[in-house]
Amino acid sequence: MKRKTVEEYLETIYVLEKKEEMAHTGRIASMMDVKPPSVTEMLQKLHSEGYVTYKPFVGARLTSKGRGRAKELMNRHRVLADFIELLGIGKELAEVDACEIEHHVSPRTMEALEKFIQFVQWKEDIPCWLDHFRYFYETGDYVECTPKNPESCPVHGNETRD
Amino acid sequence: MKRKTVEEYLETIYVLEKKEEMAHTGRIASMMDVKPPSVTEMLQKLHSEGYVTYKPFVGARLTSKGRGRAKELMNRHRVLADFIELLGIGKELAEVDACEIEHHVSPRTMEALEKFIQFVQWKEDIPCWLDHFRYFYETGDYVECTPKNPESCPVHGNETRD
DNA sequence: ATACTGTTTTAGGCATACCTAACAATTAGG
DNA sequence: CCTAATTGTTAGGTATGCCTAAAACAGTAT
Repeated sequence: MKRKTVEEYLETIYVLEKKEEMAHTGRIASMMDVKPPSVTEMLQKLHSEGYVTYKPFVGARLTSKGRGRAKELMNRHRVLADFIELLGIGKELAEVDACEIEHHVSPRTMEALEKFIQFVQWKEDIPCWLDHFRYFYETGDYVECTPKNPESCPVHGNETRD
Repeated sequence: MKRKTVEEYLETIYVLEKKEEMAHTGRIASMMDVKPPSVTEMLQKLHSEGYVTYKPFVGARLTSKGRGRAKELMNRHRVLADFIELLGIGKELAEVDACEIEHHVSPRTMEALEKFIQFVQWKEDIPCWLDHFRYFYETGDYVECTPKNPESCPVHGNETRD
């Protein structure tokens, strides 16, 4: 398996804390597919850095500093996963992929991505061109759907959308 | 600074080899902003794994295996950097960002991204909606540019494009 | 040929995240 | 209350990539 970062631990703790009041070593370990000793070690580290309060044999909770950081990270994750889904990738893989890259994308690019998603979702329905992209992705065919021939568009047919 | 991966070394060697016939320790080190001993160590590793031929005090060259891998990686890099630029991020940051994430994106997502770029570049000119996205990115305003009111579009004005 | 200069490698260490095995605390049953 | 099962922690070790300082080599100049 792959190496986890401090950030991924924070996110996991965040999620767990919501469901179960406190994040326990074993739960973190199984969620992250890591052995308990690794978790203990990380918890000690996060504690010493002020991200969580940690009581041995009891569990950990995020401090406000830790919670803030975790929320930031969750947001990045959301934006990336949504974007990847938009490209036509299934939810599962989109989530995994978001996880892999979320800690590496620069803030400026994240911003642009977020705006892009907002832009795509501007119209209540999915924009015409995104349908065309998906059609292209599936079939490999570029098709026109301009003002001149809206009804002959193989993607949109007679819907006369847009 | 940040930790480099085996892959980044391969890419650097690939680039260097094109320009200078052979990749020398010092050149790799300065390009990657790493000290020479780290390079020597990595070169030994890459050699033992069959990615490069390495002669101490002389330099390294990619084997065909190494070259293949490097090309794959360069392609990923290209796709990602192009896409990020498409979002309106400057070339420099786009390159850096691509570098950071290229080793973490799944093949399926890479594929989708590649298709997306092809799709965007389908029309000789940048598509209308991408202009609209950039306008939105800059100003925060969503504007319509439908068949009904093409000439009143603040983005495209009277160009009557698309 | 020899000593000087610059590059490269070796030696010895650090940081980070991970693991297994052995030990300690907690909780649940009897 | 006290053992037994469960859960968690410590100890000791691995794998990667990075560094500094010191030794080894290659090329050049006298």
